[in-house]
Amino acid sequence: MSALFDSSPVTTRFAPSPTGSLHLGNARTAFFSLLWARRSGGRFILRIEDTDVERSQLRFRDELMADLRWLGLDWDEGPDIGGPSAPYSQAERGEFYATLFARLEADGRAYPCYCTAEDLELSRKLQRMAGKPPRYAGTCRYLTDEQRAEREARGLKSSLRFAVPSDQIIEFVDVVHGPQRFVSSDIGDFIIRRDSGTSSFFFCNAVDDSVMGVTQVLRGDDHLTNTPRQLMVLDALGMRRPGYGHVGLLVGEDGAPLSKRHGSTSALEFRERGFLPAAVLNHLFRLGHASDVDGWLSPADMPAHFRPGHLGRAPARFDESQLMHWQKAAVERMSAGQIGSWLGCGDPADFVELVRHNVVLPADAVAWRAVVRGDLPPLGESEQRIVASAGREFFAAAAAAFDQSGQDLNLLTALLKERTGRKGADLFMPLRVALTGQAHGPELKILLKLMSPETARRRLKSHA
RNA sequence: GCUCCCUUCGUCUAGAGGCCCAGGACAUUGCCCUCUCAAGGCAAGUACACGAGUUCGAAUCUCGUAGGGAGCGCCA
Repeated sequence: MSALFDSSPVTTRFAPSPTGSLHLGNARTAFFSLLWARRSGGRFILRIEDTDVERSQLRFRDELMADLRWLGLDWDEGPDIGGPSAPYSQAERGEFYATLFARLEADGRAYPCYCTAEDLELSRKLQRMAGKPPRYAGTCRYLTDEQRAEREARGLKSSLRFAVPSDQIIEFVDVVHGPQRFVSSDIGDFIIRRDSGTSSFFFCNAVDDSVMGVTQVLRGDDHLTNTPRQLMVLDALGMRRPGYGHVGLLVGEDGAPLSKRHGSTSALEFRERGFLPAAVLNHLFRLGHASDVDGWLSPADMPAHFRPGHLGRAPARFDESQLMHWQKAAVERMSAGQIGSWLGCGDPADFVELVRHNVVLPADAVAWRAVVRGDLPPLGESEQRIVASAGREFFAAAAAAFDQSGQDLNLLTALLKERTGRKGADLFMPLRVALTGQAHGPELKILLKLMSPETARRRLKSHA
């Protein structure tokens, strides 16, 4: 099986509809598609599926592209950069679809349907009540030319339906699910052109993949049962079939496909919280995909390690604690300068260097800024205990010692050790808590140097 | 309702009949290191949904059952 994935270059694509921002699940399929193309030396296409004029917005298209670029997912052909199959926005491909619709109609493979939304709604309802699958009843399929003419004369609008042949077996090999077999009789005639004249997903998505030279379609599991419809269209048109692979969906805590109610699920939200693209990519790389390396992978190394044969069928649960792990790793790998600009507050270099190991998201830095130049929040319970068990005398001694030692922690602790007899954690912890308000944090020695002497003295005295 | 898909530790996964009384990673807990945290090292616990069958032998094959998901839209 693996030989199947090795040899020739594959062309893949990402075909989002610009009706919202880039979702993590979509980002993952885009990423896998890109990886597969890169790994094989092929091409990756971005196509915008904006035939639904009501819901599509230019703003979303731009956001989508910005999010993709933020993640470092660059395309070889797309609406903004063009390419051999331009245009890459389906709203601009109407003429192409029109010639195909005409062919299908002339061949008797598609027919105009005059049913209204209400008709169809009612029909589906009736079928459901009768315990039958809600499929198009075929009302308009066998209309005579006269009947059609009569309806046109009445000014009725029509959509175009694909005439699904009966008792046809549609087979294909899904790269993740293996051999698939569907019976056409289970599929009702479906709309390929809306009454507005625009193409529907089943149609334009399939023919564009074919004509744009896409060799491997990677998409979510939810499209698996749509595939036979698209295959019938392609076959009817005599167009080349791409390979298909349906990856298990990305789901939330509750096992339901990722959506708004699971908290932040859009790329933009993670970006705004300060997650690093390489961290997100490392996480996504292992969701529904078995990596052959456990450790950190730089994005540049990922294509070589992508294994299409190891794509997951089962849904993968998005778990932020794993993302956090990669985020830590990503922060570790940044230079001090990069961290500085990532934190975005113009922090001095010595501060950045000091806190970098205690920060996984930019929000974590604010507490340390307060330690260095600001006011400490009230102590937590365990911190209070540490202060209490050290006792007032300890802090009185500490304040006195500080007047001698200044911000030299070594000197301060040496003096204190002498005067109180304390050592080790018993000595350091109360100092740390008094000085920083927390039991954990960066190196105390440097922290002490960074705060003003007045601040340090005041903090020590406040517990005396 | 009909059709299709899915089911291995808490989570991501390895596993394509014996190498598996199931391996790794994240998370968790403990220990080491250390003023603390992080990092690093070591260690621990926890999983083949269930039931039949095929086989000398099944996480792996077959059939059922249960649970989850998707599609059946003039949404993609």
